[in-house]
Amino acid sequence: MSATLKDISAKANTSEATVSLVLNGRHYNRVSQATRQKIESIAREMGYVPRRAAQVLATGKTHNIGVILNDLSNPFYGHYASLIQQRLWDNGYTCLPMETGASRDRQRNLLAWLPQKSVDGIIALEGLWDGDDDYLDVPLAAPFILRHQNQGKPTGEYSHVSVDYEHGVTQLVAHLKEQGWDKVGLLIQPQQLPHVDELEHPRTRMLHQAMHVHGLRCPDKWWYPAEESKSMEHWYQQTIALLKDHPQINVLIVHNAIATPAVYAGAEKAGRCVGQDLAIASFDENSFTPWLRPGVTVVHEPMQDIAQQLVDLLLEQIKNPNTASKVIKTKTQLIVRGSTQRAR
Amino acid sequence: MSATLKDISAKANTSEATVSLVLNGRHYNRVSQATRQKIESIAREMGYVPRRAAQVLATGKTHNIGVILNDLSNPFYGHYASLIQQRLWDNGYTCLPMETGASRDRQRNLLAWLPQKSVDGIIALEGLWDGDDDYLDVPLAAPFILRHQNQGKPTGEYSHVSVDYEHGVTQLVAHLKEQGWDKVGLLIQPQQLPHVDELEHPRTRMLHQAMHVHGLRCPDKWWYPAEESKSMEHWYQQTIALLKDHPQINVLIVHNAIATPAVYAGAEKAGRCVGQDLAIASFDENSFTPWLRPGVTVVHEPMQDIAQQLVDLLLEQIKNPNTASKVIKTKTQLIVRGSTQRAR
DNA sequence: CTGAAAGCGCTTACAG
DNA sequence: CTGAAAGCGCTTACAG
Repeated sequence: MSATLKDISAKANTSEATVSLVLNGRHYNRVSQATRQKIESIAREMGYVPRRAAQVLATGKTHNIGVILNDLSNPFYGHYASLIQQRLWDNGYTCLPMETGASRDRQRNLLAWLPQKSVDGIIALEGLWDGDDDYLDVPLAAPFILRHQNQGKPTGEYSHVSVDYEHGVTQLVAHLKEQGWDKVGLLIQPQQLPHVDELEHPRTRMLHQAMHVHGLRCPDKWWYPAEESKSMEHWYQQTIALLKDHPQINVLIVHNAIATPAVYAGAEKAGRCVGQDLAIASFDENSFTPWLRPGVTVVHEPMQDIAQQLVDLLLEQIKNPNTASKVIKTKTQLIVRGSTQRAR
Repeated sequence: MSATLKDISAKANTSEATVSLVLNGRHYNRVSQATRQKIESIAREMGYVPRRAAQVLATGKTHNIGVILNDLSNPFYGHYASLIQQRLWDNGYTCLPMETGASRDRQRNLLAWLPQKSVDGIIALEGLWDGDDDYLDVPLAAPFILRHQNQGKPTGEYSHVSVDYEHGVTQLVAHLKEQGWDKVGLLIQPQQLPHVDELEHPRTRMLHQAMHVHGLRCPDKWWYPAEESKSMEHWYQQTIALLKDHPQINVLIVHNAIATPAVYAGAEKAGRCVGQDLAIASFDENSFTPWLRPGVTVVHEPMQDIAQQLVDLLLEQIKNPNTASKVIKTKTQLIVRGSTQRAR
């Protein structure tokens, strides 16, 4: 429909090659001012728009990046998607978000599909699998960066940005103890791993370790699982059950702050009063955590930094495929709010 | 790097054309069983993956759809993105979400950029402009569908899915009146329109009309603006200000349920008790509206239906470019929760 | 400083 | 039932 290089070159009495050079700004001292200006003005007046597909075919670069995440309707991933797409856009790349719905199979499929979707690189926000190492099974058709939550594992063969829960979690546990909350119930999001203990999420592991160090009580029986974030009802029910079954508990740590409104409601239903006889803490800051009453104490990761590093690392790797894989660690931070402070 | 049609055809002793036909399933009675199976097995063992770019260049179809929305980190849009991408994926299309950040200029830019990004069609979730008609200024390089919130305007030249607020809003106003809430304060999200009254959002207009019919009091002075959803602090402050300035108010209607946690906090700060001496209602269901205490009464649109219709309408138009533009209306619905019910 | 030409990897009439 | 060939719209050595 619209103009092509050939059309322009015809009108400008030059070759397609020259037009291409000018329009891509690769005309150092190669093209004369006169032809250059002529070409530019003709291109403008013809409303020339390059066909991406032709460029992609000729150059082998798509300028597309696949971003694998659980679920765009979850604001945690939505926020990441937003941050990443922003930074990609600023670097001339387009972001293709791919939802896995937290399903392992679907994630595997996506990874296999992505080459067809033609991307120059892949960012995965979540490794669902044990040590994330299953990624290595999949033929990695493109540079790959992972947001990695697994402390203990070695670096592996690909770069990743590692979320270090230790700092924030240690702060949290110290803070709880200092406020006199000492009997911890856990609301856990089960991992979908057949052969791994379902409680073995890095968050859980770090918590467990820190609680041990600080002498907080948290027997295994006080760890209740709850389904993926979609089903708030389940979090509500599990909160009630946990508090009814183990009335000694005076702190609830919730795997994911998305669920806290339901947990607050459950605590109330169970006859508890947050800030008085029950503390609640969680992970991941979001738009409402400051506004629930009382506000939710959370351990949160520096999402903006992480998004930036994921993108930068990936683009660096695309530009220079031979660089060794890198690992960047980022620290989590505790944000204290009313939910863990003893009401005066 | 990986195999091409030529490689396969060489190994199978056939032509590229035949391979292409087989691999695309377009081999009715054109290709013999034998060659077909040979080709398929060779393709499999060579791990053949078609280059999208080459297909796009040859066919002119990208199977990409641009989705224009304000902000992925807002769960309202995130949820839409999720629904739309799901349905697109099921139809073999990829979804390219493009954030405008609610900026008119950026939206305009995006529309201009999209052809370069090579999309087969465009879905816009929000028309920021007066009557959405400015869309017509922009050269529409591809089939286009709009989620349209503007009741009064005529259909325009392109298809859209129209959100009909009338039903839900009428239900809301009747419900409020029945519960004895009669003095309405509005927290409004200003539109970024230079020459249009900033309060003229379709939601506001429908509300105003319905309140008039049912005789609820809501003078213009009780309409306070609040910034875009990002700044919850501002909603908090405006809630306090509105309630302090006009203590007669006994209902607050909030433009967007994302803001309700801050509004609840503001109401508490202003010495009000939701469900006792103040009702709160809002628009758009989300994950926490059922769980705030009391739960938030909302007017909500059938997001799943709308997403589906947006996609289906667009794909239909892509398949058949000559069909006349269509308008589909969808009804909003009231969900009553504690926030508007008189505590017994 | 500029042009002719090959090539990127497919698809699609067309001819047999 | 199958193949040869043109074409999609660019980019990039290469030769002048």
